[in-house]
This record gives sequence, C-alpha cells and structure tokens, in this order.
Amino acid sequence: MERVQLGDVLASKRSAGEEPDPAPMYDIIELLFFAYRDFVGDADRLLENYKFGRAHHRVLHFVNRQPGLKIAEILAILQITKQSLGRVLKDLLETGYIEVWPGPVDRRQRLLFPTTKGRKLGLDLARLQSKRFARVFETLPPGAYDEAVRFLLEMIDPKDRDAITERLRLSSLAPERQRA
Amino acid sequence: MERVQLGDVLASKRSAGEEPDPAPMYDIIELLFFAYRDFVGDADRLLENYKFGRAHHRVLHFVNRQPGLKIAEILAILQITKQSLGRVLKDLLETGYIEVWPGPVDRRQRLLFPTTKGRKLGLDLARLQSKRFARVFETLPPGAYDEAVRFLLEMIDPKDRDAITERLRLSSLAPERQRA
DNA sequence: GGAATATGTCAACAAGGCTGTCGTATTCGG
DNA sequence: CCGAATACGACAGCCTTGTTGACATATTCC
Repeated sequence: MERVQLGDVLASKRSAGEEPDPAPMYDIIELLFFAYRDFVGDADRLLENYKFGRAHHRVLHFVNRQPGLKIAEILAILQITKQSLGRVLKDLLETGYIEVWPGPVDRRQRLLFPTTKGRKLGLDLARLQSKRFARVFETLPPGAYDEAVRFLLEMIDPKDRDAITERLRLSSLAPERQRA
Repeated sequence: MERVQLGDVLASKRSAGEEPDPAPMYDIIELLFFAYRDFVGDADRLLENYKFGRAHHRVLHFVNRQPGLKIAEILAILQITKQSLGRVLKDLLETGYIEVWPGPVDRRQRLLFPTTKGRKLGLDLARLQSKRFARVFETLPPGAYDEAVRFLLEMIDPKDRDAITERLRLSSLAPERQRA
C-alpha cells in the first residue's frame, strides 16, 4: 500500500551521488507531442475524403518533392519495408495519383512520378500544413522561422542530418529529373 | 505522356488571379516529420525491452505526470477511445507499472497511480527524451529553448492550448493528489 | 427507486508497421 | 556468355493501435 510521494521521484536517482542528472524536460516533451498531433491532424482530415491514410500522404509527398524517385530511394527516406510501401503505392497507382516509368538507364528500376491529379492533391496537402506554420510565424516575432528550422534540424539524428539538408537544398533548387 | 514541369506547380494556382497563395513551406514540414520520428525513436528502442509500445508509453507518461488521473481525464488528454486505452492499461496494470484506486469521493471513478516500478520506467523514458533536447539546446544559442517552446505552443490548436498550458503549469507546481 | 454517470468488456474491423519466402526481370562481372 | 547480384513484386501471416457498436455493472443523483 505504497504512498505516492513527489519526493520519491527525486530520491530515485543513483545513490552514488555523482552529478545528479537534470530534471526531465517534461514541458517540451509534451508540447512536441501535441504540436505534432495537431500538425498531422490537418492532413488526416483532408485525406479522409480520398480514402487515403498517412502512409499514402507520405509517399505522395516525397514523390511530389522529387519526381523520378526510385523505389529504393523512397524506402530509404521513409525507413519502411517494401511490403509496407507496396500496399499504399498500389493504391496510389490504381487511383491514378502516381505513375511509374522504367529507369532510362537501368530498366530494373521503377521511377515514381506524380500525375496531374497527384500534384494537385500533394499541393493541397502541403498548403494546408503550411497554413498552420504561416499562422504561427505571423504571431511570433521575426526570425522565429529560422530559429524553428534550426531547432528541428538539431533534433534530427546527426547521421541522417546531412542527407536531409542535402535533399532539402536540392529539391528546392532542382527538383526535376529526366525520365526519358 | 505528360512531362513533369516545375512550372506546373506554380501554374496550378487559381486562374482567377487574386492573391496567389504562398509557396508551400516544404522545408519545415519535412523537418518536423523527421524530428518527431527521431524523437519518438529514442523511446521506442527502450520500450522494446519491456514489450511495450508507444501507447503504453503515453499512458505511463501522463499517469506519472498527474498521479491520480481519472480514466475520463486520460481519455480526454490522449483523445482515444476507452477500448484503445483499456487494452494498454490492462498490460500496465498486470505487469505492475500502474495501480488503480477507487475515487475517494466518487467510488465509480478509478484513479491511476504509477507504482515504484512505473515511476522508474517513466523517468527513464523522460530522461532519454530529455537528453536529445539537452544536446539540442547546448548547441543552439541561449534563448533557443524559450523560442522552441513558444513555437511548439503556437503549433497546437488554439482550442486545446489553454488546457495544455494549464496542465503544464499545474503539474510542475503540484502534480500530486490525495487518494485516501 | 429510476435515470444518469463512470467504467469495463466482448466482438469485429482497419491502417500500417513487420518478417519470411519466393518469383522475375535486368544488369554486371569474370 | 553465363552465373551471380540487383531491383523489385507479391503472397502469407502476424502485431500494435486505432475505430464502432452493443451490452453489463456499480455508483451516484434527483
């Protein structure tokens, strides 16, 4: 019949009194949880009309960002198995939001391209999520955008960070690839 | 055999040339996606040793933050159904990470408390996630923490924002409740 | 003492992860 | 040129975690 004591939490630190690890940063942990939930919630509601889920959204997003993406590349970006990808990609192909073309040099590869419909839906989704960010940075002082970008970038595992910054830079400069 | 043109994206705006909506903020959209993935990944790996999933983590987290939480309250916080909660709560009760006590005034209520084991695991998880934040804010200039908190807070739906700030303030001041 | 409330529970289903296995087309290396 | 490696597809089955719907039970409230 143990009693819950706030002191227990602090007392549970290593008895060997070295440097006591700092208190958990509960506030920002929870804020990130709620912020992300509301962020994806925007898209979820739109996706319902299309009978698509979050997985479809992610695939469509990255194919829009980098038309001509290979299967292996999107698997690396999303860090899922080809079976998981296959399921949602099948839906997107059958409903005509994404197209596949054989690789021009290596014909084993299948390059993914958004269709007109796919580009439109991808843009609608991106605009919806951008609206939330736009509201945020209208409210916050100037410079808040750059600070947020730096913060989020630092949150990403260092090993992935370079690939992501590279991708962001590339896709904003030259998102297009040849396919024939 | 449509050709993918970068211009298409911009051209697809409403032909009625009002104020053209701004370009989607692709960079920060993707950064939030990757940042959140790595953030939860830390906890996921630890949870594996306990055969728990993210759902267990969330329940344990909020019960640790507000010992004495009622079922109805945690359902409101997590925004899931009682059936979904019931499944993971059952695991946490059976394995002794959480305890239940009848409400002292209304005995229909079941108040949730972490056990010693539950407090320890919750703290381990929170510390793990805090480490990532600590590294981030060591790297970033002073003030970055406050900026990040403001950013994340603004990202949350206004309707939930007050409840969350209220909860954060309360739980950092007086997280404890009586149960007998 | 009947209605409302707080919660539990059983059944069924869906999304989206996973592993394992096998098949096929294509390229590459010796 | 032929066998190995590569890029991908597909089937089967499993797990977690969300959902809806229906129904049971204890307790409180009017």
